[in-house]
Parts: sequence; C-alpha cells; structure tokens
Amino acid sequence: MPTALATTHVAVDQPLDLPLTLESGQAFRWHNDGGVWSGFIEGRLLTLERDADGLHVTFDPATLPDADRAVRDYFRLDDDLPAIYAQLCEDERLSAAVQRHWGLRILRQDPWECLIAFICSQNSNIPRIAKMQETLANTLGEETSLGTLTRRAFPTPTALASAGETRLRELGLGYRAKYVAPTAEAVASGGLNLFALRAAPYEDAKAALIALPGVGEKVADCVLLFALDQLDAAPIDRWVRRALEDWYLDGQRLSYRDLWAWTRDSFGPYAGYAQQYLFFRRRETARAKGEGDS
DNA sequence: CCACGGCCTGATTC
DNA sequence: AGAATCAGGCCGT
Repeated sequence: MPTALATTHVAVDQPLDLPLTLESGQAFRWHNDGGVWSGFIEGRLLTLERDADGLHVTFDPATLPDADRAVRDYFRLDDDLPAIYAQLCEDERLSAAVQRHWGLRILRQDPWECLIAFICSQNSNIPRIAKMQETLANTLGEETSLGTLTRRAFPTPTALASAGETRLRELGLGYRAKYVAPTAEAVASGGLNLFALRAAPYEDAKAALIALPGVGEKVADCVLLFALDQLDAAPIDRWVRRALEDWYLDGQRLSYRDLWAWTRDSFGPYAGYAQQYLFFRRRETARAKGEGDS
C-alpha cells in the first residue's frame, strides 16, 4: 500500500532540545539518523527535524491528517516552559540543572506503550528497556512505512496478550513477562481504558494503574507524568531518591509516599519537571565523581 | 506501616 | 577467565 508523504512545519517558540528530550529516558523508540528523528506519535510513523524556528515534520496524511496538532500535543508545546523554569530556578540546585539541560520537556506519550515500557524498566537500564521495546515491536508489531522508511509499530494490547507469558520471556523480558501478559490482557479486554485516566483525579488514576500486576507507585507515577497529563506526578527512582536524601534532606531516609509529598510541597504543581531535572543532575554528578559515590 | 529477599538478563567490574 | 554486582522496582512474607 503506497503512502503519500506530506510535510509540515510546526512553529516552536519555546525551549525544546530534541535529542535531550527524546533520549531522556521517557520514550524509548526514537531513532536519530543524522538529525532526522523517526518514531511514532499516536501510533503513526513520522520523522522530525529541528530547525531554527520549529520542527520540520514528515508524515502520511492518510493516517495522520492532523500531524501539526499531534506533534504539538506530543511535545506539550502548550506548557509554558519559561514560567515552569522560572519557578524551578528558585531552587539553586534545580537552577543549575535547568541551565545545563535547557529545553528538556516532558512528553505526552501513548499511555499503553508507556505503561509497558515502565513495567519493563524495573531492575533494568535505559539501553535494555529500549532493546526490549524494539524487540516487542519488531516481533509483534505491525509493519509501517513512510516513503523509504520502514519500521514496526509498538504492538497492540491484543497482540501482547495473545503472545502470552512464555513467548514474552523468549523475547527477553525475563520475569517482567509475568506482569506484561496479564496487564495486556486487562487492557485488551477493555476492562481498563487508559486514555480515560487523563480526565481522572491523580489518586484515582494512580490507583487504577497500581491495580495492574507489575505496577507499583514508581511505575504508576512514570505513566501518569509521561502519558496521562499529571504534571505533578513525581516518580521517585533510586537516582531521585538519592538526590533528595543527599541534597535536601540531610541524609534522612523517607518512604516513597513521604518523598512524594515532600517534592509536591517543595516544587509545587511542576514536581514532575523538578523530578526529571533532579534525575539528570544526579546521574551527571554521580558519573563525574567516578560512579560509586555516596 | 517497614524490612527483606527473590527475581530474568546482560553489561561491567573485580 | 569466571564470579559478583548493578541496573530508573514489584511482590510476597
């Protein structure tokens, strides 16, 4: 089936660093080929190129008629990043992080793909998460092409559900397969409408996610922040935990819930952005100090 | 409520 | 070289 290519230009008058944002560990399936990024938005293959005043987008109008809107939604271009930065920069440590990583944005991803990615993230690392996602797509996803470019979309809930735990283990998910299979089942059966959670209050949406196997507080907060419009969700992973304990809490150990409440109180409604910057900054300083640290 | 060990696997370190 | 250790946690006890 031949595809007609179309292009559009999305104006960006906000901070946006494409590689920083797309490789920040929120999304795992963007490929960079000489400054041309290929990936999926709303399940449709497209390419992105950054230029001086925005993004040059190539897409298939037959499957994605409103590419301009889709791209704006995906990069959350309606978020007033300068205002968010201004608030974060009241904190000395965050101010330094923001200046070092200007243009890092939170994405609005597809919640299904995001959910599976972060279930797979436990006890893993970014390259391996990316590898698992890519393997799932290349094995169980539908082939899609855009001009001469061909990639496979992330598998549907039905596709992952029918693959089953054993097959998912063979594909390298390890013990995560026993979480992914029933989660896919739950979503495929229509028992859980992930998109509907965007309109739900934070606690309700979080409870619905945590009810799924393999989803705890941290994974739930990742999906809430990166896909479900909850900008005050603050996933606290081991890096952010260490950052908070060492830099703000004088070494004090707190529960996940207490740390979450602390970030909410300290960084306000943009705790999610604060978290993302603390994550970056902490990893950076840990590496600089020769890894081990603490 | 908190603490702890086990869990797939692959890369890196000792 | 081969054994530990670690990696953006979750679950059960």
